[in-house]
Amino acid sequence: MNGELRLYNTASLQKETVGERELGLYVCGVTPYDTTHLGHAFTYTAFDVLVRYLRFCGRRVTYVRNITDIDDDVLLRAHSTGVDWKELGDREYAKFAEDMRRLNNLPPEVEPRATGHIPEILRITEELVRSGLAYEKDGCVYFEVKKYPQFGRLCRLSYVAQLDLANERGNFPADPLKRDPLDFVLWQAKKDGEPSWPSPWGEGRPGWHIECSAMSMRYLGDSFALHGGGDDLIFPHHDAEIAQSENFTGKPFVRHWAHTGMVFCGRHKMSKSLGNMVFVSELLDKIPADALRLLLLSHHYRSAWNFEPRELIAARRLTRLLRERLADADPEDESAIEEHGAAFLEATADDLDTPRALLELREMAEGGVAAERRAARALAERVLGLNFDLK
RNA sequence: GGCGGCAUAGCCAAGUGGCUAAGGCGACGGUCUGCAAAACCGUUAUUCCCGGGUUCAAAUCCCGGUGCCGCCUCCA
Repeated sequence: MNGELRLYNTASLQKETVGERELGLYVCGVTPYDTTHLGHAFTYTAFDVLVRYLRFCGRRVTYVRNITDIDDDVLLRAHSTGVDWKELGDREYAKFAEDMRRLNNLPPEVEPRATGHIPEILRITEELVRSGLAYEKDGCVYFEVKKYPQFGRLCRLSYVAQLDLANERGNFPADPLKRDPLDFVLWQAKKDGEPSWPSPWGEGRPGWHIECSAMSMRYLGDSFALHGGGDDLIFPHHDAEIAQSENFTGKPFVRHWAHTGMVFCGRHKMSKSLGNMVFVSELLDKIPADALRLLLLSHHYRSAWNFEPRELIAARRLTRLLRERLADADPEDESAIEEHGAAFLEATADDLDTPRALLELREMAEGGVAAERRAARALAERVLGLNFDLK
């Protein structure tokens, strides 16, 4: 299999060929303090298909997806519910992992936790302080945005625009320790009751962004091919990662950025604060995992979409159709794929166009030729991750 | 204000210069059934937000306009 893949790159706003035979993929994972909703499932299923497709094409992919297990959200939730933060994180992560397993998403090679990489985090922070890009104040360390003119190049927001905006909205930082409202924290001093680790600046804990720089470079090297996540992470998270990493190594951090669109419910972005979430575990109790995957994959990974309950009906029907038509088709027939899989694979190779691929799949399944159905079965299992055996 | 995206039937949506504008949901008609549901068959856009332009030919390309949406230190 040739394995051409043209993937949209947020850094260039264009589809670009991903050509590496061996590559690293880092996807920003969850902060484990609440239940997995459909938006998480959409993002991680998209990257799951990306990984499956690349491997199907004979590429070697090292897939890393982190767990940000120390963070304001976790501590806040732990405090308000009276649960130990570590226990909360473990429990919520276990639920997330179970949802992913039921969805038939492959586990990443590495699922690093922020708390397991404090030495790496400190090393980067120290180096940034040493090189003058970060400064310490009262036990906190900040990245100084002004010292890095390229800051914000992924989101294409100019420094001035960001600053104007911040001032306009009276959104100036509550943090008097910052030299600039846009500076972001690398290390924060311990507050009462919070977990902490020793550092050159005293007891404290990592800031938000830094853990992803530390973990991605630890497992994939200073420069790697692909970095992904939801498009709500472009700014500030991914821009901050670039700033930290490139100033630490002096090398380009990531070649290709891939971002998934947001899932809405009732015309609003699905979010914890609005309470309009559709939970993966609840959906999986109602419909087969294959149906939920088909529902998710019927939307292109980059476009935002609104969840409509009636989509469940269509997804279930397609699932039934595929199962009936492909029940006894041999999924290991390579020649059938060669002969009949071209249109499907072409759609997948074109910026992971799963809606189009699904159309091709349906056509193959409905076709009268047995080899076509074998190709459909093989591609559905191996590229789309459908599991015809699950209930 | 900056950046990005989208406008195609009741709804979701494919389409990236040329056969009769995919498909799905819904609706309606039919077959089946004691009735209903399910399943299956059929019908459902002379037209692609508006105005210009390019072309033998545009939903598709160009210019202008209008409308909607997302992000902008909680966020997949």
